[in-house]
Amino acid sequence: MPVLSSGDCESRQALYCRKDKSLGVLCSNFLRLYNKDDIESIGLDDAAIRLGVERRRIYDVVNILESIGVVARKAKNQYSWKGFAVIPEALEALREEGVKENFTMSSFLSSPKDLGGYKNAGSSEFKFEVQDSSSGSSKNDNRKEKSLALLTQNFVKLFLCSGVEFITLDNAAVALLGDNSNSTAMRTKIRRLYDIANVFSSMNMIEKTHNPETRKPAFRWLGWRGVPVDGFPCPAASEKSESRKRMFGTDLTNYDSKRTKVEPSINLKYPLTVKLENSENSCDNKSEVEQLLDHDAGGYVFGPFAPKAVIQQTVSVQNGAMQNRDWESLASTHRPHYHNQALSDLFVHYMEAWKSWYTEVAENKQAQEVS
DNA sequence: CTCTCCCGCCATTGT
DNA sequence: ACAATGGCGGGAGAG
Repeated sequence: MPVLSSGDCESRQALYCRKDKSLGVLCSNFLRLYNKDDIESIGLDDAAIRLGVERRRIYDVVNILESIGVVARKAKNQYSWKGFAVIPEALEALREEGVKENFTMSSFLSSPKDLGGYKNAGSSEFKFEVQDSSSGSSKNDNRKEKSLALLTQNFVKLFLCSGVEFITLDNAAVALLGDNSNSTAMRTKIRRLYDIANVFSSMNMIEKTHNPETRKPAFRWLGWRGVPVDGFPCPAASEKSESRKRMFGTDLTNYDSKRTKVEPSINLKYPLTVKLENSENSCDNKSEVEQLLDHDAGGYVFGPFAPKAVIQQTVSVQNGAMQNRDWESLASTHRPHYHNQALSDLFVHYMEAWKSWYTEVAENKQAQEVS
């Protein structure tokens, strides 16, 4: 009886690795699984099973993706795949909305150093209630206001509407949460922002860096620049490099093996996870993504804080020379979306930064190959 | 130690 | 009442 004895096929993988279970990795796998032309609808249970995670996690990913328009709720348990193509418009809509709501915060940074050239406009506080007077249902919208989806949208508005280049999560929390918040609420909000940052990072829409000035870790907006076409330098593909460094994506998103818990006797817990999947299929109890990853290592499953090298297009990093025209065309492709000067400038700035680090990555790659 | 942020309890909301 | 959603924050893994 194929009851998934703790780690049969891959007994060597008995270690719990937190990274493998991150929302970012889950998001990547989710995207990889559903980014197909013939995906009519996405069933939550189906997704949970195929990705080997608990249903709860699917809600997280789906809610965030829905905020960007990639998926849309169709009915109970059902979402429809909209695709990446809608991202640009979704972002534009958010930007406009943000501008309208005066999302240009100012009470946002703790020190004027936190931003790159931002003209302080007095001490006007930053508060936006998004008070939509449309519906008369003013009852407990409290829940909705706290939703991950709304937080996600506000987070991107922050990037799109403020002229700030780097945003630290606590700054974001302060800005999005009204000013004077108790530390508990703050902490929770930051936890959520980390969640969001992880999925955005996995999609390469933001990048984790450090604010040049302050040493603080911060995020930089990259925006959507298209689905990475394969040719993706999946770290696991080319070399054996067993370096357990920033590996991402290459692992499936979990399956049992709780973190530290070692249920003394039996573990009747986890009713819905594990089990099925290995009905008659020889012996694997691998989740679908894992199987996918076994071969076909060229996909674009990138996890959180992925190898920023992930970018699309053939990118022949071979001789370290990145053709500028690629960036130029990219720039021209995207520029139209930005109406205001500040954003345009920012964009140019990004391109610069991107180029420089790309060169860096290329060099590392070379050095590594010489090994 | 601080920074991250997974996990899953359980309150809400939907059927 | 039961099922689907999804806040929330404890506390463990990373660095």
